[in-house]
Amino acid sequence: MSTTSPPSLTALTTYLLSTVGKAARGRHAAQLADRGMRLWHMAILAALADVGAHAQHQLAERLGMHVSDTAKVVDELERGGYVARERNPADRRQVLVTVTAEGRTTLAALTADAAAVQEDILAPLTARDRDTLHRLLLRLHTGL
Amino acid sequence: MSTTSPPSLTALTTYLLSTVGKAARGRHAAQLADRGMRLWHMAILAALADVGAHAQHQLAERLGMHVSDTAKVVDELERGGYVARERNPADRRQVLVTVTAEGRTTLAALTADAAAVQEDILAPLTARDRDTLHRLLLRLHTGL
DNA sequence: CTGATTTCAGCTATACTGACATTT
DNA sequence: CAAATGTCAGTACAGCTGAAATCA
Repeated sequence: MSTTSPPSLTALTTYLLSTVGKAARGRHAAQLADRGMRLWHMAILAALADVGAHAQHQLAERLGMHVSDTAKVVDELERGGYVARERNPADRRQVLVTVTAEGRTTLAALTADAAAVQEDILAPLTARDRDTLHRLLLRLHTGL
Repeated sequence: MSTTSPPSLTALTTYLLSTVGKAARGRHAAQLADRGMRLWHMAILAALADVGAHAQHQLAERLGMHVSDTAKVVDELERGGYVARERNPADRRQVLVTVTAEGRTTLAALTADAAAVQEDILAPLTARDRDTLHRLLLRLHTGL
């Protein structure tokens, strides 16, 4: 059975990026779904844990998502007790979002899950190869 | 303005794969939309040009798409004159799809467009880096 | 008043599921 | 009859758009 991808597509690096990236995305999403979460939930928790309190439009800008979606996802995170909302006293238009203690412990678990998924996807590569790949991708990422 | 991605996410290679891949996918899709096409149209044309006639379920399997979607996309390609359908005389359940001359010339144009998008995305990398990246991704791709 | 921020309601495209007809 | 193939209708969800409400 010949089920290989078309050579003229696999010759395109961006095609490989697209398909491998889609697979990674899908497996992470499946993993998160087991805990009733989606990719944006983890991304927002990570941003809050890394950088501290954000207004919602800052979260949207940092993560490349739409502010309308940010509102929904933060809403769900708040309902689960993972984040807290408070009006910014200095500018009452803004809603400051902070991560709770429960949010941090949950994020740690999600990160461990993500590492497992990554281990699965990067399995064909040696440690040195993985390091090389990561640095190349990082340069592309910052170049976006 | 601090609009950088969260470090704990960019530390994940699969996160970088996901976001860079999504960007690549989006730019290719935008490019194809200018010609009234989508990613699946090009993928199917490429598969037909590379390997020859396919039954629709073979196309679906090779490209990782659903047979029901294959039917729709092939329908659109046939309406545009890019592919031709014929019943397989040896097994009249199957519909053999072949690429037409117009399909081949169109595919050549799409491939040129794709090369331009790739050049844009891989801009931060040297030729040697691109080669390294491509081989690493190819190993991940075949490992999926 | 203009602009920034948040929220809500809805639209669209894609991925997917299930039912059905045809043929082996 | 059971399995394979293709077609069609419809569902679910992510991504996106637009408008209203609040506040600087």
